[in-house]
Parts: sequence; C-alpha cells; structure tokens
Amino acid sequence: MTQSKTDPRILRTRKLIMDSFIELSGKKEFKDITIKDITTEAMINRATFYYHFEDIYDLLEKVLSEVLLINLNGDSYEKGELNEGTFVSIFSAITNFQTSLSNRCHRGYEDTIARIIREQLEIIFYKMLLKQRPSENKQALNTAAVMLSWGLYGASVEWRRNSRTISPEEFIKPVIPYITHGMKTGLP
Amino acid sequence: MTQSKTDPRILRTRKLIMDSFIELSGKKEFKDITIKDITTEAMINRATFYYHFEDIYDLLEKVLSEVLLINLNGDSYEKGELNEGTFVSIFSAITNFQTSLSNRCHRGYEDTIARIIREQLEIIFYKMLLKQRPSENKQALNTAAVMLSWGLYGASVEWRRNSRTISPEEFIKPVIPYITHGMKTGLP
DNA sequence: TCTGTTTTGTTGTTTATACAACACATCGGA
DNA sequence: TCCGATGTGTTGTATAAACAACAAAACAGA
Repeated sequence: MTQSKTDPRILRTRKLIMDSFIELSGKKEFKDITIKDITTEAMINRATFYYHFEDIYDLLEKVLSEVLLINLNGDSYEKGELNEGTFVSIFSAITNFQTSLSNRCHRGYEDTIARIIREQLEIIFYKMLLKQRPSENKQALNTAAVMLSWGLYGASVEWRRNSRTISPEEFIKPVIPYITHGMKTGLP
Repeated sequence: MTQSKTDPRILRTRKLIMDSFIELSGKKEFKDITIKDITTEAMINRATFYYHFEDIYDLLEKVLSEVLLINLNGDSYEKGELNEGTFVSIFSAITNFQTSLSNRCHRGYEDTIARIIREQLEIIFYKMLLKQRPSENKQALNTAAVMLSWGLYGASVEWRRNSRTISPEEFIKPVIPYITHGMKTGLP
C-alpha cells in the first residue's frame, strides 16, 4: 500500500475497476451492481478486486475521492484556496456523482453513500484548511471541515429535492459568499 | 502459445502493445519507432514486449494480421467467400495500413514490410480458398494464394504511384471481376 | 578510427493477476 | 418453512508482468 501506486499493473487494474464501476453506475442503480458485474466489465478476476478493495463501499470511497480530486483545479487545491471555484467544482462533482449513481429511493444504501460522501468531503476540506492555515488549532479546523462537509452535502440534498430545476452551479453560487466571508456580511 | 490467448492478462497486454504501435505509426515513420517508444506508450515493461513478440517485425506481422481480420466481414470470411466485398475490404485495409505506416522512401524497411504484407495476405487467401474448395489440390490453392497476394500488393504499389488520386475502393473495384470471374470474361 | 550513447535482446527475481475451490450469507420462490 | 440459486469474501497455486542488470549490436559524432 506504500509504494504500490507506482507499479503500472496496480495503476492499470485500479483504473479498469473504477472506470467499470462508473460505467455501470450510469446504467443501473447502485444496489443492483455486484462485484461480479464490475469485474466482468473490467475483464479482471473477481479475486483481484479484493486485492485492491475491501468491498464495494471501499471502491465507492476511492472512486468518489478520485472524482473530487480530478474535478478540482490542481493549483487551487495545492494552495488550499477555498475560493468560489473550489466550492463550485466540489458541489458539481458530488451532484454529478449522485446523479450517476441513480440512487433515488433506497434508504439503506443512501445512508451509507451519504456517509461516504461526507467523509470524503471532510478529508478534502481538512487538507485544504490545513494548507491555508497551518498554525491554526487543529481541532477547530477539523470541526470546520466536518461542518463544511455536512453543509455541502445538505445543499446537495436540497438541490435534489428541488427536482434539479436549476444547475448545481447556479444553485450553489449565491451562497458561497456566506461560506467564504461569513454569515454576518454575506459579501465578498 | 496454445491456450495462452484465453488469459485476460495476455489479451490486455497484446492489445496495449498493438494499439500503441498503431498510434505511434500515425505520428512517426516506422524506422523511427523503437521498442522503448512502444512500451512507454503502452505503459508496459520492455521485457514484457519480448515475452509476446520476437521483435518489431513480429509485432508488425501480428498487427497487420489483426487489421486484416477485423476489417473483413466475419460471415464472408468464415464461409471463404472471395467476393467483391472481401477484396475491397482487404485492399482498403492494406492501403490504410501502409499509409499509417508512412513509410515513404526507406528502401530497406519497405522491402521487409512488403514481404510481411504479402505473407499475411497469402495466409488469409489460402485459408479462404481452402474453405471454398476443400477438395481442391492443395498445391494449386497455395500457388493461387501466392499469386493473389503478390497481385494485390502490386495493385497497392500502383495505387500509391498514382499519388492516391482516387480512393482505394474506386481503384480496385473495376478489376475485381477479372479476379473473381477470370481474365477471359472479365464479367460477373 | 575511436568513443560515448542508444537500442536491442536476454536472464533471474519479485510481485500482481488468474483461476479454481471453498465456506458462508442473502434472497426469492415452491 | 425450506431449498436452490446467487453473491460475498478468502485461500492456495500457477502464470504473467515488472524490474534491474547485463552483454552485444547499432549508431552518432569527434
């Protein structure tokens, strides 16, 4: 798990698995996707799946993490810039991700997926906050990351509740000043 | 080499190598393509190349064989139908292949490539003739295949000599009746 | 010509993947 | 309820791929 990322075989296989999962997510609901489906689509052995991922939720985690990082502007992320573009990118990524998962009405799975999304959001926000303010109280940064992850996830729930009448970008942009510049001003 | 074709790892790796070679053929001349170029593009180890192919000419052979078989209509090939469509497909395939190799003026390589193309054509024609006439004298069928391969390759040389003023299909179609129905009639 | 550089093939060892077999869990229908 | 079928997760072994190191050939330039 340490230097394993450099072995081309590992990179290839993980990409095959992740891409197959994303592909299948567009075709059927999450609850109907089996490990066998994924490995068949990826043309790899089922045992190989378990070499890389604990289970399908572990895969979901890592796919989400990938999706979030890929959609983020590399520069902004490296610098920990929590600006408008960053929030828009992250919000778009999670709404797209949820839409492609097409998990509409399955409570049991939705809870797990929601938790995974919040966890990954929290990880990213914490890393970026840490880069932005390395000397700050870590406990405070962690709590801030937790609140951001719950808040942004909640916004995505609200966006879906509104039947996707406007784009994710339009939906999230107006509120970003409140996040970046505080509730008192709500202005950049 | 016997059942090796069924191992997914082998199929994957060979496809990666072949696709990379085809990709590189479009960018630079054959003589400038090194094994290292191919394996780098394919993201596989150089030693793995030699596990599958003897050298770059062996690869060329197998790529050409693939290209020819893929472009052939599966049905016609299975039945050994040497009809107009078959000849057009094969002729288009080899002209496209040569164009993508972009081997314009390098005599030494051109001879080797020409030999490989003729050999692969001969193999395909012999197989199809054998299916069409299983009871025929094998020596005669072999010689017929040799003549067809030389003839069709010669036609491709002539087509290039004419600076590709017409499409390969237009170029070869008028002469096909002479092949399929003989020189005496030249009519279907 | 000589010399340093690149490319070609090869070999031995380590690591990842394929595959088959297994126990167990889950689930839908008789 | 039971039962067959399907999915999950694990294990042992065979094989392919990665990697590093090597000698020899091909090559470019002084």
